Amino acid sequence: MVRYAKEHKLETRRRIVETAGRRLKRDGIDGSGVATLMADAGLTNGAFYAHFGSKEDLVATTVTDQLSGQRQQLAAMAPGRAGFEQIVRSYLSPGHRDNPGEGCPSAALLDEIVRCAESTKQAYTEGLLGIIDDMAARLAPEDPLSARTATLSAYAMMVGTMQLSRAITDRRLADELLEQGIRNALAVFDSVQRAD
Amino acid sequence: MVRYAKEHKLETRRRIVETAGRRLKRDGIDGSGVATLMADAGLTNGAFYAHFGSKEDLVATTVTDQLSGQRQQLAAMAPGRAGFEQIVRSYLSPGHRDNPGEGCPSAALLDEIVRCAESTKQAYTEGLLGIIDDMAARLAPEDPLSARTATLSAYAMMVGTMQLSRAITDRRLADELLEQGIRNALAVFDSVQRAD
DNA sequence: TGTACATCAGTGAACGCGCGTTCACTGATGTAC
DNA sequence: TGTACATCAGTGAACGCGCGTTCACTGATGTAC
Repeated sequence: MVRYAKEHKLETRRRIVETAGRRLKRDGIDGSGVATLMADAGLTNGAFYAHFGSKEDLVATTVTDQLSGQRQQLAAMAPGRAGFEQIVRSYLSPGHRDNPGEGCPSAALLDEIVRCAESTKQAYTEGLLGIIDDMAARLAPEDPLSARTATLSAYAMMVGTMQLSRAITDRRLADELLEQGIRNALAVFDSVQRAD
Repeated sequence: MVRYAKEHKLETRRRIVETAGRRLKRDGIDGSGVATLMADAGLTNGAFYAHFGSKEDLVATTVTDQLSGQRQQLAAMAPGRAGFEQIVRSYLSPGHRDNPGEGCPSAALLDEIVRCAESTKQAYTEGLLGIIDDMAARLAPEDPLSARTATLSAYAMMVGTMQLSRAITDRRLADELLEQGIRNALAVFDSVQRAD
């Protein structure tokens, strides 16, 4: 005797994870309490544990979900240098800087993730490598493995640039930093292409 | 009628800030409670407010202190490419990665600082620019202003690389990322020198 | 078509705990005489 | 040299609060007959 369509609970879970994505990236992990987070999702605190074993469990799930979202977003890029440049410009944009809640999970959460449980770091690593391998395959289709480290390094550079640009109170300097970051990222692309 | 030497209280304050530096970098801002932090410094919680107006006040003070420490450390570098390479290799080393408490405050705290009060971000910005201007003056003595953005960008890259290297559970990949980061940083140095 | 019922997603009060902060106090200090 | 004293750095209990988590419950659901 099934009471609800089986999709019902999954849909609620999906809504919690989506809401958590925004909240965690905006307010941080420690800054996002279970009760207010559930309220954001239109539920009460008690329902949380019908969906997740613990807050840490939600964090790991959300990290995975966010990185998979970022992966899909990057997968939509056009091939070649033009596509890469488009991604870089969109990533290192003032719009991204000013809206962490809608942006890159790495830029928003990386050093909080470092302090999380091993399982969460594992989830992060797997999600990250999904993105990196995807991009490496697009940047150097004939030898993605050798492009992997270069791609990872470019990702690290973009993440650090975004974080620093968010921390700096001097708006003009923050803008300049983003522009310099774009130039550096394109230089990395060219060096990867040259290495082929 | 002076009860204690005037240095006494300042010395205690200095000890708190030094202890806080290690604690904040290791456990994060939200992960470092006032009571345990004071216990680390050999004091009880109540004494805290004889030295600081609030936890936020301590955080801003500690951030400033940490960045000034990093600045002094970098100021000790030998001139030229060799000195720069030494700094980069020391920064992007497994030792630094595995000991956040003794390392770079930016790598450990950057995205928590982004969510702090404006005054803390201001303290961070000022401390950071002290470092950047110092380094830019050493990298391009005849035109430090034009090297400023490039230096800031290189710093961002190193910070992002360190964070990512700490988050990745695959040790081998984390090591490779550090090495790639060293190569990229040296490439930035060479491009700054070429631009002179 | 109407009613009794089993299911189970979600409710909301309560738990112990550690947080940042306050405050009445203690007791070691160096001075005054 | 010895004693009374003012200072004030530091103590430690207490505050209200929000945290993550638990649990007895409610009530909408679709089914069975």
